[in-house]
Amino acid sequence: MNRYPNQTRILVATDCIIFGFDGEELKLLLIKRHFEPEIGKWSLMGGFLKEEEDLEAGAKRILNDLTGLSNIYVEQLGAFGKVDRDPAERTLSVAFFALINIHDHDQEAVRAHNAHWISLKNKPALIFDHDDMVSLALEHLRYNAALHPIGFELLPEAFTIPQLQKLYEAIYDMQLDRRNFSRKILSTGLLIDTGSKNMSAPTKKAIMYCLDKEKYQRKFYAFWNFMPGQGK
Amino acid sequence: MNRYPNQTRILVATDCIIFGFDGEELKLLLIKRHFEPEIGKWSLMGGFLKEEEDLEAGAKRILNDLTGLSNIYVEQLGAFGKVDRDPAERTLSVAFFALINIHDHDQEAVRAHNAHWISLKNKPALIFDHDDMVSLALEHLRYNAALHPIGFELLPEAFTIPQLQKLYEAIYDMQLDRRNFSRKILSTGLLIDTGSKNMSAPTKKAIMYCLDKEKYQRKFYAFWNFMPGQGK
DNA sequence: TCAAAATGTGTCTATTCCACACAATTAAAT
DNA sequence: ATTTAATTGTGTGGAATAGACACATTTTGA
Repeated sequence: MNRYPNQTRILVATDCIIFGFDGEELKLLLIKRHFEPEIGKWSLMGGFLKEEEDLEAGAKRILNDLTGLSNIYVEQLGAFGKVDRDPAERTLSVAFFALINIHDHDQEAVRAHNAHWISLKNKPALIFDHDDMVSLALEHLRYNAALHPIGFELLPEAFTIPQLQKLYEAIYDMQLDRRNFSRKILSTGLLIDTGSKNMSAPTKKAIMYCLDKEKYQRKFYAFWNFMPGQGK
Repeated sequence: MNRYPNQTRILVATDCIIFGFDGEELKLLLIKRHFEPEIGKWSLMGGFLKEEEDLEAGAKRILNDLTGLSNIYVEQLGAFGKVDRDPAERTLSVAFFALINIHDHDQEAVRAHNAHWISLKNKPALIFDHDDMVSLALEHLRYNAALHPIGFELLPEAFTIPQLQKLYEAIYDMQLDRRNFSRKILSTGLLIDTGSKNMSAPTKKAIMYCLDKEKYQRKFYAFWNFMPGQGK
């Protein structure tokens, strides 16, 4: 029952752009390849899609292989389909964008894959079109972190406002006014005071908050001000 | 030189979600299939990717086939890769989002493909996962039309503010205050007065504007107000 | 007990949002 | 010619928000 006999079939892979945040800098989880092809060079974590595997399932399998985590925040970034993007054989790659808490993964699995957390500012050149994928992912992160709760996926469940501010400053590579940032964030009503404080701080202990995810979903379009009565 | 001997190769297709605007309603260009499989049912325009064809080039070829147009606004929407999305054989489809001026296409080519402009509100059920593609495309349109110049792709080069307002009202399915809309649009500085007026109107002739595309690019992030000093 | 570092909250001004009103233009009807 | 109906362009004022900036509080260590 092959209705499409004369068409070309090609390899389909997925590659994952994995962001983390160490409290100071935005980092990428990259592989120093100790296998062919392109052995010795840096690349994103990736793999081929299996015969009976959905696309998203393939991405989650690859992320689980590398990090040991199964509840990672993943979004599809898009398909990369240039004819010669892989010199060995035509391969269409669907890139996935993942955000993880950098302190919360299987270090042993990461070592086994020869993977390393590399600061975005020190990113080496990557194989194939992986540099393009990273550029697009960063753009996507900057574009969406201001509008949607995705930035919070890079932080622990509970966090302080100064930590959140440092994350935003890292994502957008710019300094923010502490007082205006705090007021603006709190005025959204999206943060819930957990009642505890950040005891690991050397000076004044900051209040720890968590995200009101349900409320964030309801406010999905609140940013957009062409339509009256939609905000806040 | 086949380095990936044991991997599955699958069919790759592209499907196009084509929006148009007739001055009143948002419409989709859909195919009533007069070919197998799923003959007689409605679907998006699509086709298989050729052996030596880039992904975006495949989408543009398919769009050109249907409309005769070659300078269409096209964006990749994403890959759809569920195992059983095509019951005949596994096919990964990359969906493309296209906006065209509804009065500006090759009517003969459209007829030859048995394609029809259907109002979004009367959209029939489509084959495979094409309904999901349309839903995602509409969400994408609503999400982006407020932030980027893509809405203008649905209008003629020159347009009036009331026409633009009707477009926004159709996209978001809501009524807008004429005076606030006009002031807000003009305050962006993105519209250029062409000097002429809409002579086909029955009453007062509205001023015709065109979009300052270069300025829009510079203001790409102007919508976003978490970072100070970025707006306007 | 004081200094240093970090956090929480407040104030003022300029700008923007938005509900709402009025004047001007055009063609058709009288 | 005048009126009428439909449509377009512009204005106003109060409420909310953005953004520059100041001060008080908490905590540790000298």
